[in-house]
Amino acid sequence: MVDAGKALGGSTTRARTRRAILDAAVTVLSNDAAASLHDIAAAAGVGRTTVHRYFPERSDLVRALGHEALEKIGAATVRARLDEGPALQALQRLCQELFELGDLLMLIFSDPQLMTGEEWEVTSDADRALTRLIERGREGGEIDAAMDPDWVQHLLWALLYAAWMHGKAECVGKYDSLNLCLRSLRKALAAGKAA
Amino acid sequence: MVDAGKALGGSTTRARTRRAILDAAVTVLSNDAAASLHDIAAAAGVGRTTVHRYFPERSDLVRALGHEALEKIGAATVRARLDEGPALQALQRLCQELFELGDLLMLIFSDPQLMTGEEWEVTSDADRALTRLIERGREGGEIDAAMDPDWVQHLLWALLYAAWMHGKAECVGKYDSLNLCLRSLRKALAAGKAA
DNA sequence: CTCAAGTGGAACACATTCGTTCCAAAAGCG
DNA sequence: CGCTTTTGGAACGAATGTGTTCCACTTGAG
Repeated sequence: MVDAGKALGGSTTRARTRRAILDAAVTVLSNDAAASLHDIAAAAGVGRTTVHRYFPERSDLVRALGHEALEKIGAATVRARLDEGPALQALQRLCQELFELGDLLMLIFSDPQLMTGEEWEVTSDADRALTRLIERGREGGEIDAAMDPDWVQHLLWALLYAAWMHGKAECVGKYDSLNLCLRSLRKALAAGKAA
Repeated sequence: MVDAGKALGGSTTRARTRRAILDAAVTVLSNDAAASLHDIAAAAGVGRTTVHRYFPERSDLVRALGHEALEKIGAATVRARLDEGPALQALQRLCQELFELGDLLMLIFSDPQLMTGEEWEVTSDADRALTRLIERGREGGEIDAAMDPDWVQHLLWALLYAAWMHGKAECVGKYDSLNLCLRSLRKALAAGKAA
């Protein structure tokens, strides 16, 4: 209580333990969304009691994971600089950044409950930036005007999912998968005279 | 015991109840893969006891669902006549047929356990037909040679997933979604001089 | 070293689901 | 109509996960 600790987080020890639990949770839950807290604690190399100490209820842990996902998506979006350069290239940069989220990406897909919460209801900066980018691409004639903006978003995420699975299942390098993903995205969205 | 019943299935009454349970299971489990048997029974308008009477253990029900999925995918593949006509058009026919699977499609995605079992290990006729089609398209110059056959399959399923979600979430007609899906698939796979 | 902070394990009550059994009521069929 | 099949509900034991408390142990910072 004497010391507020490092930047709102508590002591360095606490921060590290918290991180270990969150990381383990991502890994374990992305493989099995119904995994028990015992499994998560074990994967984190920590006692189940300790998990409860940091996240009183399971829902608290899930909420924290959702928050983290949202934050990382936001950071990735910033890094992708969606307002700069040709729209299709910006979209590919975003794809690359999001691909780096790894297991967290899978978790978002496999556990819809993760995206439950007021945080996910509101339109985030990242959402707005992406929507703006897509509109820009359509108006600039870079992106096929027949592609509904909502569809483009679904498409983007679905391709990321496919790329991650492809890289995991087959004996394919991560970057081969990513390249196929980017190529597919680019071609699907490209404005062209294709019927 | 006197009568073997209608085609291996038992009495018509039993067949209908079994069907109701399976259908309800698809609907409920596609929304929440961890739903309890009570929920499934309720959705089927049936007592929990009855569910156990048809599927002694939960795993039996899951196995039956997996079997059904496999069968329907097989039937859809047959209907798509993959060996006929231009490869890209055949692929689109397959996409349309699979899209009709509806919630069952989502279930396959959300519950990896569904695809656990020896049935899913072996390469089915449908698998072979699809692989053959993709190879045919690549060799015939219809499909982008840079697209790894495995990737094409991942892409196909991912697009189906995206289309179904897009049709469900937004105020978009099912067929608008399907059309966007088909258009994206066609363009992504098309052989072209695109860099 | 010393003390506070942090941890892990055991034990507990509690809730939920599952799988089972039994029986009376309902529904199908001749 | 009667008989058989099928059903739904109640009740039970077992298993699993959860959330809590308590205490001895380790760790790390001063």
